[in-house]
Amino acid sequence: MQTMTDLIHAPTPAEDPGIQATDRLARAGLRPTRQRVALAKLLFDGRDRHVTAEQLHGQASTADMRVSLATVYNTLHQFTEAGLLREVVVEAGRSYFDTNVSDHHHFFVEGSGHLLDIPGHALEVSGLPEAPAGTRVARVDVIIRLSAGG
Amino acid sequence: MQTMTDLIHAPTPAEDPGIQATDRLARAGLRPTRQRVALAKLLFDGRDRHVTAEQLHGQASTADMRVSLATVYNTLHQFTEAGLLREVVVEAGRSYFDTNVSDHHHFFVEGSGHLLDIPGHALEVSGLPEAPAGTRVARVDVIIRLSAGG
DNA sequence: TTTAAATCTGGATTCATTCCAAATTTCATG
DNA sequence: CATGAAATTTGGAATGAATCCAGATTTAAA
Repeated sequence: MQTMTDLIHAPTPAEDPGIQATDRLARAGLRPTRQRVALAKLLFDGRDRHVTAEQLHGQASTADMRVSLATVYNTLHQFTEAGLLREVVVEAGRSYFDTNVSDHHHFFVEGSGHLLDIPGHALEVSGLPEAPAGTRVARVDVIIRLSAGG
Repeated sequence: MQTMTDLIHAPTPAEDPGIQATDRLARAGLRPTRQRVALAKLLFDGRDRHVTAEQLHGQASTADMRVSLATVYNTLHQFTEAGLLREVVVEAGRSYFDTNVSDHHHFFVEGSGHLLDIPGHALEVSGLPEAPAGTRVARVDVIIRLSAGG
């Protein structure tokens, strides 16, 4: 149970974003290693993010967090398995990881390679066919491909 | 001009499916080279096919058609640009090419890597959001991801 | 502490795809 | 049917994302 003392002394996210990250890992059953905490802090900053492994590795380097590329890959996959991230495939040869794991779809800007969440729940798919025998629907992805030029 | 003699001697599609293939290439403005005709015959056999470059190259080899892998890649891209094929991306690191270029969507069986056209036009997407400023919708892809197990 | 298990790491490796420059083929023209 | 310029094909090298690996380090339970 949460006590008044907890409320007073518990650092707020603004004071120590590491708390959120560590907590998130704990709930997902992942050991809070230095690398995982660092990457979680970068990823779960409140915004909805869509990153590739290379991009995240670059951001970590810039922020002076020493993490190998192999670990970035491992971590992204572990986070995905734990339900903390969602993998989005829109381009051959490149995987994006989305910090928004709620039910939603995407815009993909061809050329720039930008991926955007489609806001709201207006978009709906109707008339879904039955899954072929021996299979079940794991997920329905809608990708609206955009090209430059109004 | 076509003469009676031509008509008598011209092989029908059943006799020589190369005719269809050559014709298709001509309409797309592509020179009917030996390799392109061979690949077109394999691809446009009446069925809806979903092939990777490696698969098509393998099929060509089996059929004793000598075509390099580089040419298979070139050809698949040229056919796609010409509107004869449609590229479908569902897995990072692998591109499928679909001989069905009409407006339709896909089932993707994770694990087996099988891609299936969704039959009919029952499936519809409603509530499409506006394209962000400076962009236009190039295509809307719906992918129903399936996993084994009813 | 101690220690087994989990994790991290650099570097090698894999795999799909693209690039390249030389060789071949196509096809319009003579 | 010859000729030549342009298009195409090709094997092999190069690229780039992602994975694998075995040794070094870190974690956390006892």
